[in-house]
Parts: sequence; C-alpha cells; structure tokens
Amino acid sequence: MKFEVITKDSRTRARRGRLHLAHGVVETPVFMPVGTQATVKGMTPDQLRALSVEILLCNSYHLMLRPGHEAVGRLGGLHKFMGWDRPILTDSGGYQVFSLSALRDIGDDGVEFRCHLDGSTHFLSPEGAVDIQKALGSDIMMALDDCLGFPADHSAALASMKRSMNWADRCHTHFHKVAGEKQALFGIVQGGIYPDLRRQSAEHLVERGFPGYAIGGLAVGEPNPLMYEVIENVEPFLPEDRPRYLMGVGTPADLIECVAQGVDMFDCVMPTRHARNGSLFTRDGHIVIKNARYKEDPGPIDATCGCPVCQTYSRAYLRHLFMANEILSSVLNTVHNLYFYLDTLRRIRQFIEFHRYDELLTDVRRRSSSAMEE
RNA sequence: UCCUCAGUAGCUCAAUGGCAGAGCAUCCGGCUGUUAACCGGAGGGUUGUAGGUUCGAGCCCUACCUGAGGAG
Repeated sequence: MKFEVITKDSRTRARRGRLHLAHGVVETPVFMPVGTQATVKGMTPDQLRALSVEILLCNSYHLMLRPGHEAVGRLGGLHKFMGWDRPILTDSGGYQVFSLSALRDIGDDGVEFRCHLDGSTHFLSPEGAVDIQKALGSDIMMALDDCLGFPADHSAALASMKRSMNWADRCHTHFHKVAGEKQALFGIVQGGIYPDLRRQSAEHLVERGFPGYAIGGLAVGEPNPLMYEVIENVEPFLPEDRPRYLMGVGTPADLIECVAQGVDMFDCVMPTRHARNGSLFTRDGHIVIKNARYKEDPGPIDATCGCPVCQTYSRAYLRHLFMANEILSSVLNTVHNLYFYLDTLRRIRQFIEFHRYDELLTDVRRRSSSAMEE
C-alpha cells in the first residue's frame, strides 16, 4: 500500500491524496459506502461502479458469523465472492463491541459474543480479527478496538483506550507474522473526548507504525462540535504522509467539516440506511419523502442533482414507491443518496485542488444555519 | 315471511355490567465503523338508531335499521 498527498489546501488542513491499494487506486478524500454483509443493501456491484464508488467497507464480524470467513476464503476471497474487483476495507468487529453491547462480554484477551442469529457463542481476539480479515482478503484491514460510548469518564476512557492499544499491538504483531504484501493494517486511535488520551493513543500507534490511522469512537452520541474538536486535537499527532480515516462519520456537513481537520477517508451507513428509511439528501438538508407534501410534487428530489434518479423520477413517484413498500423505493433512494455523497466528495476534492476549501466550508455552514431557521 | 349470527377508530378486530383498546392505515419525527426496507410519537370514537333496566350499559331487555347465512 502506498499513500501520496497531492495537494494541501492553503487555509485549512484539507488534503488531496491518492491511495494505491491491491485492487486499485483511490482518490482521497474518499467516502466508502457500507456493505456490511458483502453487499451494499439494494445495490449491485455494477450500480456501484456506475456511481463511481471506489472502495467499499465490509464487516468481519458479520461475515465471520454468516457465511463464515473460511467459506469466503475457500470461495476465492471476498472480492470474488461478491463480484467486486475494486478495493475493500474490512472493519474488525470493534464497532459490534459497542453496538451489540447486550450480547457480549469484553475481557483483556478479546470479546465473547453471543451470536444474534442463533445464540451460539464466539470469541473474537485481536489475532482472530486479523485471521478473519486475512481470509476475506480485504485491501485494508482494521485492528480490533474497544469502541467506547458517550458519555464516559476519564478513567473509563483511559482503561478502554489502553485495551485498544494493547489489542492494536497484538494485531500489528500477528499481522506481520501471517499477512502478505497485498493487505494493509490500520490502527485506530481511541480515548473518548479527552485530548490527553487521544494524544497518548495516537503517539502509541505512530510509534508502532501503521500504514494508516483511523480515528474511532466518535459519532457515538457526543455533540458534533465536540467531535470536530477531538479531531482537531488529534490530527497534529498523526503523520502527514499516512491516510487518516474517521470511522463511521457522518452527515454531509460532518464530512466537509472533518476534511477541513485533515481527514482523508470516511464510511457511514447514513446514505444507504436513510435511503431505505425515506430520508433523501439535498444541498439544503434532507427531505422525508413520505411527507404528504410530496404526494403530487412533480419535481426531482434536488433540482441541482445530476443523479439518474433526479433525471427521471418525481418526488411524487418516489413517495408512492415508499408508501407502497416497493423494493424499487430502496434501490432508487440508495442510488440518489450514494450519488449525493460521492458528488459531495468530488466537490471536496476539487475545492482542495483549487485551494479554495474555505469557500466550501463557508457555504455548507451558511446552508445548515439557514436550514435551521426554516 | 320466519330463524340464526353480526354491527365498536379509515380497515380487521379486542374489551366479567365498572377509565373504550390493539394491529394495520394516516400524519409527524428519528437514524453516524448496519442486530436497522428499522425505531419512536401523535391524531382519530354520540360503540348502527330509538327507548328501557341498573348507582353504572359496548355488554342485559324491547323495537327498528343494515349486512351475512339458513328455512320456506
């Protein structure tokens, strides 16, 4: 794996970069749609390519349980299995430590999960997480981490961060024992909202040396300005020549704000999940397509959008599909929302190249404050 | 014509004679490394009509109206 910074914006920390991975080149800043179970819900790989998706995120924990990472490995790896030949990043299952908290038990050695499908128990260790992601054959694998919720006091955040660092070390060691040149392992900075812990965590990981660094444990309930502040505080401790990946974030405005803090990579379920739940993104915020006001609205979702859905279908038709619970509703809404996200990232990259990123930042702040007044 | 059964929210149905509810639909909100085509909230009633019994009736009694089934 190789990462190059092509351009840096003059007035913000925004960077324009390029990530060379085993399955292709990724222009950064980049948004990775989430394909938890080896599919971006409702999309074929062809549709994703048509939207110019460059890299996907898939989930180790879910694929370990079903169909099983060994099975995927025997079938030729995740790329072949799902018919996607561009890069894939796999999450380790660290987020499930957080989101499936009722079904798991964390120890120093790893996490014991009770499977949400059949109740069987599984143990996920740092080494196991690497083995799973090796079998899946992702371009980028993530270290197993302990994703802390919000709020958490300093001592809880310290203990959790130390555990994550211990696990990151073990992933690093095991990775270099078993994995080849084709895959890369990213470390994940933790430490909650505490600047001293975030700094310790970042310095620990950098000393160990990873080809990329993720910022985890954010967008877990804290106010957005606090999230931006945490990123602003941790960025100076991350090496300039390595990609920074903000895990699980976020809204379109979040992406624009966080690129300004030096983030290169994002993933989030928001565009795809919101699509299925009927929230559609526009330049002036989202619209809820089920609202009665769209019943006979002949216009597109967003008049300024160039996506195939906005070229063809009315809000009235999309509302009808949603209300009628038609499968096509999810498909068309997902196409639009993913296009919107990818187009936002295209604009982000352009503004950085022109050294005018602050203009984009000003524009998005103005739009979100005027949307609040409505 | 007679007999039986039924009539409660837009729909399908609950409710010992004791505060009239649910599911769906409608309207609105939420969703941030997916247990999520999901979750939450709100509005909505002269219990077919008119009487009667009772401290109190959706429930018991009488008549009528409407519908379904049966008999002739």
